[in-house]
Amino acid sequence: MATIKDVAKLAGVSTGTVDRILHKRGRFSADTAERVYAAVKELGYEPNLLARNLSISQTCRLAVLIPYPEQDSSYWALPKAGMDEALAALSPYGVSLEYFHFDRYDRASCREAVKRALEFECDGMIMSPLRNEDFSCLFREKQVPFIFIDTDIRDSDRIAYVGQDSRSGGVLAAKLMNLLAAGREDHFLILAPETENYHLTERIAGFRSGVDREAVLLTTGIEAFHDRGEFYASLDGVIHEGLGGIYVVDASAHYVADYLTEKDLLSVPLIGFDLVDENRKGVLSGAIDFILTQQPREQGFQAVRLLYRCLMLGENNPGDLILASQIITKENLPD
Amino acid sequence: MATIKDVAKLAGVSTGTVDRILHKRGRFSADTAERVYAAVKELGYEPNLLARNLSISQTCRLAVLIPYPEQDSSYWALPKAGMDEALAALSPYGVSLEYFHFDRYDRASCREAVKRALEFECDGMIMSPLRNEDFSCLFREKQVPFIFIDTDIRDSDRIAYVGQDSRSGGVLAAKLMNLLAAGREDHFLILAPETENYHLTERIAGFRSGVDREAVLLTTGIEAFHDRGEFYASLDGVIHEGLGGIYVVDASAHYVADYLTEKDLLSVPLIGFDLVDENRKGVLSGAIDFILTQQPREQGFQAVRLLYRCLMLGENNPGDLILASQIITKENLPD
DNA sequence: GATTTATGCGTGAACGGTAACGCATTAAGG
DNA sequence: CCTTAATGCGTTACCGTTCACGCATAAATC
Repeated sequence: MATIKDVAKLAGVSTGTVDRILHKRGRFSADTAERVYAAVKELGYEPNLLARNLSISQTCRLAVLIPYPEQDSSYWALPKAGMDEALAALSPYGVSLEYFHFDRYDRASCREAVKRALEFECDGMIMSPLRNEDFSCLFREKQVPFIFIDTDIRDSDRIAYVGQDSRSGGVLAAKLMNLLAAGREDHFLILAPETENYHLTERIAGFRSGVDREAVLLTTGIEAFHDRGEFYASLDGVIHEGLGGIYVVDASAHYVADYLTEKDLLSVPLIGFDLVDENRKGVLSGAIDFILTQQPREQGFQAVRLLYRCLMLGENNPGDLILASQIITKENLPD
Repeated sequence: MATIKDVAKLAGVSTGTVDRILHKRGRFSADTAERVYAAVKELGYEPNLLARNLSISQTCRLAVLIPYPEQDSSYWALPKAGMDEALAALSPYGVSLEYFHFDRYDRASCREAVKRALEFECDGMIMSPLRNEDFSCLFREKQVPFIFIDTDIRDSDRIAYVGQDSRSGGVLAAKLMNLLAAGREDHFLILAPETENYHLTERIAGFRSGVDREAVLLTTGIEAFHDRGEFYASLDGVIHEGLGGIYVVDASAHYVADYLTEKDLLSVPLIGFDLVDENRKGVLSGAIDFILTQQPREQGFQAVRLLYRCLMLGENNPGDLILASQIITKENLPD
């Protein structure tokens, strides 16, 4: 491996000059630059990243702006786990993460988190811009590279988006539902929370495009009720033994699983999203037939790696990363 | 972050002494050692890996011993791709891979590859010990740490195994097959190559334990025939319109997919393993309903990472890594 | 008591790259 | 012609660890 000294010797200059030329800083003449570039090319010189990072004592402070891990049935613990895993791998190389959590359903909390993130000095940022209106100031004012995770905003100058293909998730759910419901007569039921959300809309649209029968939408998530009993009551009218199947577009399939268990309706097919702990139990018990995941853990993992590569290794056009849907069922439930 | 200098200062010695004590080399007294350990503990000192690796110019040469990428319908290209990806991430830190490929169905080729690997100087080794008898000499003689991928041998002193849970893969296939065959009358057909193999046996056993009807085993892979026509002829007797479904336990489902396409039998359910290119085409065309994968790419990726962590970062009991089965179908086919 | 051997520890030069600093040389300005 | 500024480049001190070398001091030997 050629070092900067080899380049310097071949170009007939000192290492300092090579360094300045390669970083286009300070002063140098055009023809020495040319000699240096020629030497770099001839020797195939690649800077040693160990030495570089050691020398500049570069630390890569990343700010992460996502909801509280407990929110959405602890969904947000999953990308966080992935980020922590990536951190473990990269911390020897000076990467550190600082989390700024917020309550995604509370405007004040969002603004507060954004405010703190704005004040935090960092080299890069990973966030879920769940509320465009609250976050946009951040990625306009803050002069650091950032990438979006889970939710995208196209017309921002994010350097990348790591997320899911929610429509194909819906189509996949439809395929599985068709299979599960073979021999069942009645229509399908789609359960969705009231909150407007791109992914949920897409999951519904995808499902509708793929099913072999009518699908009735009920937009009342459990959050709309004070207690579980009230929620159960609302289901009484729409869920019955002959139903083709139930499709829950967010992470709250486990509530429905509990309902089906209590009412002895386990034969009704149930498909949900996101492998949070409660859903895992539902899958194990057999109340949930399939859980689709969009690899949130992997999203977190890749987001950190991507940003690290851009900041520390100088990669510049990473491209978006759309992770495929995964099918989880009792037989392939990971530990 | 505390450095070795801080430790030295607090312990009242020089950095050289700290270094010798922490590495238990050279000469030092018991009580200075104690002071140094106390200082390390108090400051929470962790050696800077950048500096360490730079200083010792450590390179981590890994030897990889797997079949030719093209074998088994190009199955082996998948773990290789994962390893190459991990390499890309780790090459800045001095990791290099050297592949030793062999023809897994040819004894001479195996021995030849093992011989070359034995001669190769490396710091660690990743291999698929597909033929215990040919490989055992290697992991007895060679004095480097090694990990097994894809296939395990328990009573070897491998530092880890990265692989699949093939039985649960079979059980999962059974579940999907039951769903696909709802409403179909006839029995299932299991297609397996003649070669004896732990994973294949397990996949069959798992499938048998999960299906809701009889499953007939036909042990003649396409390798047993001179040409495709001959293979097709052998299928003519056993595949027919009313068949419950076909389960191919290795990567050659695409051959069956071609057969079903040609004979206009696309309604017969077909499940296979491994997302090799040809199977991908079969899924896209609709001839293959489900492909199960055991994440071979991920296996390769993780194997390299694991070995790197053990060798360079001094992790010592990594534990085995059993990757879950994944379900691939037309709707979630990754790009 | 002088000489040898053993023991504990400090020193300093790497590893490869970075970046502040400052010395020559040349060009511009009076 | 002298001063001043601008330009190009070399020097040097790091970053945190490793490790060979060698200097003290103490212990063992005669």
